Amino acid sequence: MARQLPPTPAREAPAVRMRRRTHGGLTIHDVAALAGVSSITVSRYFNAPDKVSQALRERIAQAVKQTGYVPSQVAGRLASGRSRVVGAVMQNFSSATFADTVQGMTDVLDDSGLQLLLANTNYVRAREERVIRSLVGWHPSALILTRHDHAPAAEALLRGLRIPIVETWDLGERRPFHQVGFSHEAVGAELARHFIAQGAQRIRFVQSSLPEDFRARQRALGYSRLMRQHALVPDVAATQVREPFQAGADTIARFAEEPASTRPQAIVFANDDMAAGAILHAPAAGLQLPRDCAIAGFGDAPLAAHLYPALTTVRPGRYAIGRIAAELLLELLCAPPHEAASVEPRCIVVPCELIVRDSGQVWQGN
Amino acid sequence: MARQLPPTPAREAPAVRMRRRTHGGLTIHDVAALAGVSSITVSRYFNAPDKVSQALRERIAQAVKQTGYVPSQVAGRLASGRSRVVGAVMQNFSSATFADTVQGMTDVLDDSGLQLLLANTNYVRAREERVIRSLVGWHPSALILTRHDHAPAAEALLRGLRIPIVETWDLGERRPFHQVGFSHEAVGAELARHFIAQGAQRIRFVQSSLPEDFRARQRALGYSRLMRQHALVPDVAATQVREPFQAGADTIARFAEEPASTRPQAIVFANDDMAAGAILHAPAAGLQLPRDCAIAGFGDAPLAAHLYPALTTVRPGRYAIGRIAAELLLELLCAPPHEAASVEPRCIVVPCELIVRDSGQVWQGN
DNA sequence: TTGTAAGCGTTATCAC
DNA sequence: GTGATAACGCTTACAA
Repeated sequence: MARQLPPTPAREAPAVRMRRRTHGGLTIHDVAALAGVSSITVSRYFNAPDKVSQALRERIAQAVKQTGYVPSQVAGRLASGRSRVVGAVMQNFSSATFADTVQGMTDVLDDSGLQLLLANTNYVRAREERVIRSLVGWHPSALILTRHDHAPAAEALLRGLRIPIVETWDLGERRPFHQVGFSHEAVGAELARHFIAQGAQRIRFVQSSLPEDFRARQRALGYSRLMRQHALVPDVAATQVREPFQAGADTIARFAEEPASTRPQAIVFANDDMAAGAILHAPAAGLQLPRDCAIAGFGDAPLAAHLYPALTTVRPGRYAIGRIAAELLLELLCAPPHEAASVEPRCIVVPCELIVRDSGQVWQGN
Repeated sequence: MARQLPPTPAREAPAVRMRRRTHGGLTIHDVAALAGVSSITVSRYFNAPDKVSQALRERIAQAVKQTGYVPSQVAGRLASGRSRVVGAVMQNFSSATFADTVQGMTDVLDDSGLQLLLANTNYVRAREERVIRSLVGWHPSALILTRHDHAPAAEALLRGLRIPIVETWDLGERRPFHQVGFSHEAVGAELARHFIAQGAQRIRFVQSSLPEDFRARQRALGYSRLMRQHALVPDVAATQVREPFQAGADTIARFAEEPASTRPQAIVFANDDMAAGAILHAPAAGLQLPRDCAIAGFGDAPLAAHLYPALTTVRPGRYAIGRIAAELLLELLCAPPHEAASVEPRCIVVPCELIVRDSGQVWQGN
């Protein structure tokens, strides 16, 4: 083999390194060259236009339009350190509930030039950890979470971050992060109270069959607490059916077979879909609601008001939770760093509203 | 003033520039130092572990665990040029339709280490343009869109991108991008055919009041075409009510006041929620369905099967559309660049299924 | 298998 | 108000 080459002194032609293939796009330098200014001026044109003279602004605008240049978020974020990204970890995309919350967040964040990076865990805690880790790699300016019982490693990772973090939908106790939501336990209690106040004594809570529905379990606990406070016996029933409408239908069909003298006077369902299944199927089961049984749900689905009888339910601030969480973050991000860091975790209660409709009427006749 | 300092030659202390405040996090170098390797080895540990010896892998793993280091996506993406980000522009976050499609996309992309960047336009075309522009700044590896009638500037921007782009839900003709979806016009025709085949002659299409529901308008067109093909008179009615359940309820109430001899024998609603509103309200309007009027919807909402009568509808592949779009992109991203660039726009039809249930039965008595 | 050096495209810092 | 320069934290190209 020849091997004749490098006797050349280090300074000479360092072996023509291949230029890295760029992503093919235009850079700020191209625009700057075209406009006849330096690249930093173009940067200012985008980030602080008022620091650029009218004349240059126009020339740059022209060059941008002509080239179709779009600034690289990636490079900008790396250089500036501040990411302008807010990560949100949702438990489930396939539900209107979370969709509304996301809408609330984007409505606020979009107007502030913040990118929302969404991740989904499908209620799997182990996945939550992975997802948080991956979001953290984006150097988010803040994080929004939708539960507070994280895996230990995730919890440790979160506590180590020096960014604002909000946990939503639930209210955790003594959490080191901000909280925006409401007490599901209290909602369960309120629903029980609604029926107890009407004199009902046999009230059942029908649990969702989805093991991941940890918040419905909180509501069941609240229901049970209130029952016991009133010297009544909690009656939490489970269903085996996963599809909520079907679960409600099955529940009411089985209810119809119980002796009228001992069966519940009212049923609180874990959610509106189950309650709707019950109401829709009641006639076929030979029942007339609410005469034969009062019904309540949770969620205030659009359907709830259109059932016969219309469904008594609880309306959570789906949209408000997202919006308020985002606004809180925005406020914290605008605060001077030392203030933001030292701020006490806040707890913002987004109230639920009990929506009383016909289905919630306990039968008073005999 | 003293001003005694710089007689030192250029090499000395170049005016102590303040070190840029980092985002406070650890870098790959910290980990490398701790593990006693070079930073590139740590980089390989994350990106191509099999190129690192077992021994070093363990030392690095140790250092990573000890420090809690998380690689910076931002820096990595900038350096590598390939972003591993897929942008998706949705028209609407607050709907189950959106959620299922996104679920389909994430199920595929997550497994491939691709980040899905979601953006929402709320059906506003001008917003779509802004949103696309902002996504493009992330150098996405690919884009998923949910309409194909973009603003001219957005269209131009998209055509200039050298990345795979998929338009979903609709099938556009002669589009320069890939298509994954189905023909809404054909669905409208199929629903009309379903009733015509049963001998119905007076069939009405009740349009959504939402001006943004451009796909429902496509279905109405298909319905009208088929009506005319069968020498029947298209009857497309509009409703003023925005809330879909209420719109359906109003529609059926008004229908009840029309003379039985001339009113429609069947109604095709723009969506399932409207159809459900009609079915739920029918008894109150003194109607018995489907005897007095057959009903069909679109969407196959979970509720549809649980109505009395159960709703005849069309089931779009909500989840499948997201999944298939993502799989197509993945395939294109894996293909060698020259192939990917030259590939013809593909058109993948995700079939809809007509779900025949009781509500769709045209009354044959007299 | 491991390491060195040179960027990736932008912005912070300092100088004029 | 504008510009030169050096990072930002990582990965590519190339060498050993």
